[in-house]
Amino acid sequence: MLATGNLLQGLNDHQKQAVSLGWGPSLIVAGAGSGKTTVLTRRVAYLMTELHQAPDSILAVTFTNKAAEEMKHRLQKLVGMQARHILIGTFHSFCARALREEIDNYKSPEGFTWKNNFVIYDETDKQSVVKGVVARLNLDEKVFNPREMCHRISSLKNDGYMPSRYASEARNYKETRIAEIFTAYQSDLAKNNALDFDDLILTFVELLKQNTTVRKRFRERFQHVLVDEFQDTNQSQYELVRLIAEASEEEKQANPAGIWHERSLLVVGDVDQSIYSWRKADFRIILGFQSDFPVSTLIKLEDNYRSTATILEVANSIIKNNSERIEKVLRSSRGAGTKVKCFESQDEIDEAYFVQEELKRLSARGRQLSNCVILYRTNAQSRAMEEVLVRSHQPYTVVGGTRFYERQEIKDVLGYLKLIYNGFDGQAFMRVINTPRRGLGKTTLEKLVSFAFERDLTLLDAAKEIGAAQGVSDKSQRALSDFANMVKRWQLDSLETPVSDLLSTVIKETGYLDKLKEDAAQGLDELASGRIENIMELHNVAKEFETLADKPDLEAFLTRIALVSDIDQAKMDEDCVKLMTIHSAKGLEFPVVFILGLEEGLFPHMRSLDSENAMEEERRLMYVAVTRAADLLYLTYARKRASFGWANGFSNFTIPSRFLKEISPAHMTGFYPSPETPANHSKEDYDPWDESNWQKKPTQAPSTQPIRKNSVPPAKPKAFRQQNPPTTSAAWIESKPKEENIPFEKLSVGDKVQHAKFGIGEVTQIIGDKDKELYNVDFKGEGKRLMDPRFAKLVKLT
DNA sequence: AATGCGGTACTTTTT
DNA sequence: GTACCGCATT
Repeated sequence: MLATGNLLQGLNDHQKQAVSLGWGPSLIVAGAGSGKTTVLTRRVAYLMTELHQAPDSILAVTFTNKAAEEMKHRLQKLVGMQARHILIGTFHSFCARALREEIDNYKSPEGFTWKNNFVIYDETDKQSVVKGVVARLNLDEKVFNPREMCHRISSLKNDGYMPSRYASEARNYKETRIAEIFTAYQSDLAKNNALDFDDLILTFVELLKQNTTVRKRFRERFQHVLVDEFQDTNQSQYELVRLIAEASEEEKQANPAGIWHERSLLVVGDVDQSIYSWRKADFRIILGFQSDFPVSTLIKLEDNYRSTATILEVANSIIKNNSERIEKVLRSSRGAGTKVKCFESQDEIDEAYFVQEELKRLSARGRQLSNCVILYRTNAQSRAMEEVLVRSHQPYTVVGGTRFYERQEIKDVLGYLKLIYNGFDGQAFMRVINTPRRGLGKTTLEKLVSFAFERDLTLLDAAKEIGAAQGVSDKSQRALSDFANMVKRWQLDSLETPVSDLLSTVIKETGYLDKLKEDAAQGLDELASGRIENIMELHNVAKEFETLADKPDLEAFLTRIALVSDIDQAKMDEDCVKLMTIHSAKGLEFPVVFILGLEEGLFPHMRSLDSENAMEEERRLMYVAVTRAADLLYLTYARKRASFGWANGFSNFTIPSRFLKEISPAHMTGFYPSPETPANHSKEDYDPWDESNWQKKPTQAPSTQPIRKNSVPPAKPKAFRQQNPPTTSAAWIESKPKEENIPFEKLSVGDKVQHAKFGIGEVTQIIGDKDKELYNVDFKGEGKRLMDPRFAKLVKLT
């Protein structure tokens, strides 16, 4: 156990103040890299050692599982084994855990109930339930698009709405129907004994609100609540925090002076890093914290210990373009460091090669590759990068992205496990009932569903009990009852069998594995051997889980898998470069950071182009990305990019991101767009592709080298189109006139245009300058699309 | 009942 | 351009 001196050692005054706070609520405004995690962990240790609080009276909430792991790890170092008793997790994992204990006490205002062996539905399950609901209510899928409805329901839940409340507030036809969908959806979830992500929080909040005994229990247990990344909390999460940390009205009246006695609430956040408003996070919550808690202490951490002064200035120069913010300047405690390197590539493959070459170089100079991260705006961007890394035999880890647990074979196997765990789960039942094939067709299953509905049975029970009277063939009846008996048998097994063994039994007895092996042998499905590997990997995960978890049962396993998206815990330690979206990188830091795809329409993303608020969030995202870097920062963009390929030729050629132009040239090297139109040119004369309009400085090797030439293995030429010139400025100039000479009709905002495929649309926005314009066109019913007039045939209507 | 073809929608970001 | 879904065919 550490002494106080050690807990405060090496901290600045503000940090010390934060760690050694007394009772009551406080707000820490912590800029990027200001030692926030250090403060949080030491604060927890301080609560235990100096304020003599029990570890299990402390609840620390983080925003991602990664952050939670990191915090656990650091606390273990500070307080040793006692750290096990501190509850550290995401809002979702905390609520899931609480609901496993308490959901029997809950009844929703609509009268729905759940049992403690509920399962957690993912996006796919959700959509399929909504789809069923829309069909059942005889509504048009075009008008009530299931995808959209899912989003709508999620939004409502994050704002704290229950179906009944929304129903009472619905004003028009559409809202009334949506309220019906919402209610029916919730009813279906209850029937399946399932909750979605948003329910985990909303349900628990509602439970705390309606049940004072439960609320009291939680308030008594968790006397200290700490919330990280508070700028990203939404209404229902905030409500949860208040229900646990804040005294109830009765308590306030009973003992107004003592409500914070031996209790504390600490929230930490930074408005400039709020990047989850699309998930209904609201940074106004953190801004209003002081008025909600007038007695709270405010501490600001503005000294950055992470990044070089150059990187910080880049970050500051970008974020200052936002209007919705509280003025704050991060002070660097480090030297100027190296200038930010900017690189313009031909395309996304070229971009990836640049990164790969740079990594090689850094590695040769002694940089650990595990200290390098490649960040991008969208998951799809990892593909090109991975392709190149694989070719170069460079090990890497993709964090998040195409998730392991979303693969078909994994979902199938987990479907069995979910059904074993919770026999009510109709989604799981439908997933596995004919996987592998049991000779059951659509009609049989339809009969089964209506039979189950009439008798109010679960699908699993219905499968056992359905008789010949239902017009189901003998063969089908046999298949159904065999299936049901098999699952029932496993349900008994599952009480004592380890998860990994249960998994083995399932894949063996169902013939699932045999079917895959057969496919692999015959080469029918070239993915089959990969699928087998994935299932084995899942088996390994289960094995590992059994050795590590406190309570290694099926329940804990399924909950964990539903809430934790990555499985790369082990891989994280290997010395390899990491790839992730900027969102996943939040809260992390790396000595070397690459940010890819700095192009208008990609970053900032297309969807943010026509809303000022969304644009400011993109800018905050850029700020988060930049401030991840400690020593070296690389910014890259491609002149053309093959994504958006489905729209056949639009935005093949890109425009450099506005964020690049917000950075002072003094901080950059390499090719990069001029921060402003040169004063001696009129706007019409300005050509963003004219080299003389660009700041050019000698770039360090290898960025001006024809890197592709050295790197392309001749074996697989497919992805490297031979006709593509290497990335040199000579080739760059050569190719320029070609694209410029394509004439196109100038349009302005408000113009109506006709497109062969999308029909009539209206120009809502123009991006770029004279010779290089993209139009954001709003097509009726088709939505908005970014179009390059040189490739998309747009006819102006008068 | 299973297979295969053709049409459609799809790409933000995560728990 | 691809992945998925629904439909029609066998």
